[in-house]
Amino acid sequence: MTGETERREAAERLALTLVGVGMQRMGARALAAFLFSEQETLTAADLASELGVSAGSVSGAVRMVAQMGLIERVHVAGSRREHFRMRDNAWTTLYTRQHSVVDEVLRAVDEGVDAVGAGRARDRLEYMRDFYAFLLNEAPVLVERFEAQRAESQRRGGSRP
Amino acid sequence: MTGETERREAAERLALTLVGVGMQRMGARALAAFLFSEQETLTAADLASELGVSAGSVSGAVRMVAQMGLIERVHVAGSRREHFRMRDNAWTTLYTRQHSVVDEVLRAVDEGVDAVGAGRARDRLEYMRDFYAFLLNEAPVLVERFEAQRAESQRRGGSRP
DNA sequence: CCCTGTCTTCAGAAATTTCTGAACGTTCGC
DNA sequence: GCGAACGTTCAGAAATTTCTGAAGACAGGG
Repeated sequence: MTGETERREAAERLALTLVGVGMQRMGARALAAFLFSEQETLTAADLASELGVSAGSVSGAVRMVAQMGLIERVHVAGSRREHFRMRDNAWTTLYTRQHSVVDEVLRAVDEGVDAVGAGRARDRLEYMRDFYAFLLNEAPVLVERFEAQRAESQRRGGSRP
Repeated sequence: MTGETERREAAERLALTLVGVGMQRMGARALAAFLFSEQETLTAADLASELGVSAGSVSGAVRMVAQMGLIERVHVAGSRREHFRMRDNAWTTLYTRQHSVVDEVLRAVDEGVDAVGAGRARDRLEYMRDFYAFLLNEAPVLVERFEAQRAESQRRGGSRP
């Protein structure tokens, strides 16, 4: 266990890395806040104060991260504020969704294949199509294997209370 | 086989889709130009005229796409211009490299795990770490399987001359 | 050794993205 | 129903990214 400052720095570093990978800045920071929080859920106000940004920014960031399937809204009785929680299967969901953008690319490539006659261009496009189609097929298999593996090691090692 | 206009439109559509997936605009357009060209290689001048942009833009775009491992420089005797060609293993290379940014994320997460004590945050971070480590391991296996499968179907079906 | 054709670099313009703050809905407790 | 507490939206400011055009660098032929 280390200090609060170090925790925040690690969170910001992870957020920065995610930005480097193409994620939007505020969404990445929000996600990191969830990851590094000891709370089960966070409210919009929590996020605003943790990140030092306006309510408007939080609203936008939360919507984006929720749409990615990483967090979900939770209704807590007796609290007027909306709470958010990281979803259990966040990462596998994210991976699967990323592969639905692969599907988008695949469609565009397919149109390309139809638009050219036999020749070099067609060969290249078909190669690209084949690889992306392969990935699209294999992604769910991979996720299943991970989850099976994880369930197994949880059973052996026991989960945290 | 269809018209030149349709070919260009399909190319631009694919480029647009790639931009939507996070690729830079000019890089995506250059890549599409390669994919849809009947030529084996293209020069910077070819790209500039095909895309209708300045030499400076082409220089930047080509550098980026080359750095992604999708195209390579080719020296052609008797031509002063530099030629570029899509690499044969472009897509598998791209996939592999994308997984080296996964490695970057993994490192950042690992730092996070070290920065928090036992508790919810640590559980979340460890889960994330496990999934990304799993992906990093499996990516090369996937690529190998694709290449084996492709080699097999080439052997059976015969490759284009 | 110079000259020409080609590529790269870079400062600034243009376009795009991102964030904010204030106004506007909405919902819940009373 | 009323009022207060929250959340959302949106116009515009700020920051960032992207593109260009011109100037410079480099290589090879003559």
